[in-house]
Amino acid sequence: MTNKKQLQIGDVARAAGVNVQTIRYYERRKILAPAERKDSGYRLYTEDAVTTIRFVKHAQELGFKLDEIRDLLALRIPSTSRCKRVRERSIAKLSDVQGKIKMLKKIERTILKLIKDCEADVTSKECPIIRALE
Amino acid sequence: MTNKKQLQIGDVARAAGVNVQTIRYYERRKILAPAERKDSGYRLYTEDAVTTIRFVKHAQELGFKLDEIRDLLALRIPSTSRCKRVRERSIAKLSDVQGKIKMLKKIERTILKLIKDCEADVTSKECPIIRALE
DNA sequence: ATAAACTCTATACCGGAGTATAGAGTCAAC
DNA sequence: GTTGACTCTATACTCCGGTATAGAGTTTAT
Repeated sequence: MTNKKQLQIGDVARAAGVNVQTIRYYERRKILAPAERKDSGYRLYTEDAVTTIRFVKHAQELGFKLDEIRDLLALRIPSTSRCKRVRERSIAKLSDVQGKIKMLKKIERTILKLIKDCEADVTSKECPIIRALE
Repeated sequence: MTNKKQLQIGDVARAAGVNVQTIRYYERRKILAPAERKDSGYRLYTEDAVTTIRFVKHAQELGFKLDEIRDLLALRIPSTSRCKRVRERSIAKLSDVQGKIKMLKKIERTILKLIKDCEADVTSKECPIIRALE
């Protein structure tokens, strides 16, 4: 029972911090479902669109590309396919995500160590930041 | 006291799983320092180059772009600038990294919940995967 | 001493993810 | 009833991160 207020494309763009062409582009790329239209042909959205776009933007910062994000978003809808399928897809995506977390934590630990070493004023010849990831 | 074996660009490319043009491109983008050359002009590398390139590739999967990766790599070298500078830069990068971890964990939790709900055979109308990130 | 496999620079091209522009229609407000 | 801010489609352009190609030189193996 969320907001049913109708937004036009410009409102959505402003709220989500992207521009209108991007929203139309996302529609072409199947990131956003084709919007309702009024008689004039103007697209009509709800707040959900804003939420989705924000999600997309965050996911991109984490290195997901649009097609992967489409897959992530598809997890929302149990749709025609039954729970089993959703579960399978979810588990696949989950291990992507967990892999990324693992790599970021390695980087995090390395940077932390770097900072600590620096504090200890150890003039380490070999700062190990790279060795962190292979 | 790592390996001092000299590698040519093709060896590095093969070992790191990229192609040679990419390596030259990274040199232009200041990701890799200009390599030693033999008299012929052929570039000569050590294993370090392979390690660096692998790091770059992993960092890209995590959504860092080349210029950010250049910054991350720069943390290796206390260089001319003294520890204080390194420390500052490290701390800035650290919070980037921690922010990314936080977002990925939200996604992780959401997917986990999704899977659990699915197991419980709850025909939830509103799968909450998007709400996870704004 | 020649072929095969490598390297060099320079330049052009590609796919992903937008961003900008043109030309036309719509809507609200005066 | 016209002005200004919006929207529409279609098409072209941009930036990033490579990839491919051309034309020339080098190295190794026979």
